[in-house]
Amino acid sequence: MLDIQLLRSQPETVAERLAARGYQLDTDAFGQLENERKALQTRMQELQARRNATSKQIGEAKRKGEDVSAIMAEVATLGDELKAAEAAFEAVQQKLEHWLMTIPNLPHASVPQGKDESANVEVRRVGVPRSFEFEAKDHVDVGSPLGLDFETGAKLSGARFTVLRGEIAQLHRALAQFMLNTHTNQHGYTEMYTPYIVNDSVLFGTGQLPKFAEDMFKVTRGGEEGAVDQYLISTSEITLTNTVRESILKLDELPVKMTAHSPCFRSEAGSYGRDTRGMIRQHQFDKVEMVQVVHPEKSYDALEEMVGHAEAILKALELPYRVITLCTGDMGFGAAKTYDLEVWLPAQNTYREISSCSNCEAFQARRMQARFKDENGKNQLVHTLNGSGLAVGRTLVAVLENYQNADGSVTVPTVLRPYLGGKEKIGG
RNA sequence: GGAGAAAUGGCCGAGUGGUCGAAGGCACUUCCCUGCUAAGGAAGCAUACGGGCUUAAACCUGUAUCGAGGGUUCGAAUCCCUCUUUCUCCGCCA
Repeated sequence: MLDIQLLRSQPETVAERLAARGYQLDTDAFGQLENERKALQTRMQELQARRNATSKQIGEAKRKGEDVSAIMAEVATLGDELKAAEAAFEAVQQKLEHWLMTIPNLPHASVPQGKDESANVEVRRVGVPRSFEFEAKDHVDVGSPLGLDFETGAKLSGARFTVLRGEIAQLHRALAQFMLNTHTNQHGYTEMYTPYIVNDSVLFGTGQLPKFAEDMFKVTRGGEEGAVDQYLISTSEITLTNTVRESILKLDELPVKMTAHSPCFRSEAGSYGRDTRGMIRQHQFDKVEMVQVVHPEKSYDALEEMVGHAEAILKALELPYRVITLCTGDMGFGAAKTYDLEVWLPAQNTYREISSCSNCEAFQARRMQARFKDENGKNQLVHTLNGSGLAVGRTLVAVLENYQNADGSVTVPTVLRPYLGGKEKIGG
């Protein structure tokens, strides 16, 4: 959510910056709504003030034993008037609020301008794609004989669900373990375990709602239709970030650094036909997530640091990758700046997204009312960052493809061997 | 799932219809006094939003907030209803 003060004081500047990301801000509609709000609020508050004053008078008169019927008659109609005024104000306020909730974050000045992914800027490439002395297979062909089972997944749950069996399931688990251990032992994150089902209010906090309900899986309790709306998390960014919602942190509690391994559930509405082969795009996948809650002045340093943390995993796994800065038009709803990490997939002969690290500045904090007491004892909104470190399913894909051997086996990356009882390769 | 109890400011804790944004204590901040491994005194000390003033802040002023939402009333922390959460006991379960 944007700062409404900023919107009020410089609507044109805000509109310009939003235009850079392809969002058209209707400043006229906002101005009109604001005027309406102001008028209604003033009227409501006047009536409230009158009510409070008279009520006080009645109290005093009664205590002195005076007759109050005259004053009572005077305020007889006040109640209805007030109720109407309050309702009118409430309605505008809600309209304003809802509208505000649908506006994306302002891009940071350092973000390249552009309207889609073609304008993203590559920052660096790390590692050299291996040259194969045989024709590289994709992860489906490599993995299927080793226990990557799409048919059973589909039988159980439909398309975009996968069953992992045996060594490949172990490799998948090893990846998650390795990531989690690295972030906790070397990068200073606290390991967390959080709910996979959340109330809709937390989704407003991180920005999935109200705009992106169609990307989520909604759940119902048995026999209990229609109570509170609950959803399966699409990333543990949701739960990790919302741990600080509606709280006022102490200065020395910052930065809060959290990591969690969780499944992520995405309906993938609107991506029919894309990445239908293999486990690149699934309704359910695992991810190790990093979240930082930081002092506003430190958030951009934290973003660079976090990208480094994600890169450390790819480096340790010796997977070639590149880092790109998303342009204004390609960023997610709540992000002010985003770096994507893309891993090399030999069979596709291209780099594919495996991590996304964003600084949301105060956008989520404002929605969540997450604040800290600053140096002067004032409450200030925190900045929040999130990044994948990494998407486990896609990392598995990358390992299968990059580490495949001619005989059909897959070499286990050195750092993962301890997690697999020292095994040097699987299959073959 | 059944029965009962509770939810007040950073913390503890008073407050069952009127002058309560809320006594008192602790913590914290500033000042004063004294001076020694500390004590005493004074004042201040919630958040959000609106309006005024302002470059801005400070400040002034109004409104809302005592778990959440609704209701009764001229007036609700206080009465009524619903919900949430916590605790205790029983049942069930991983």
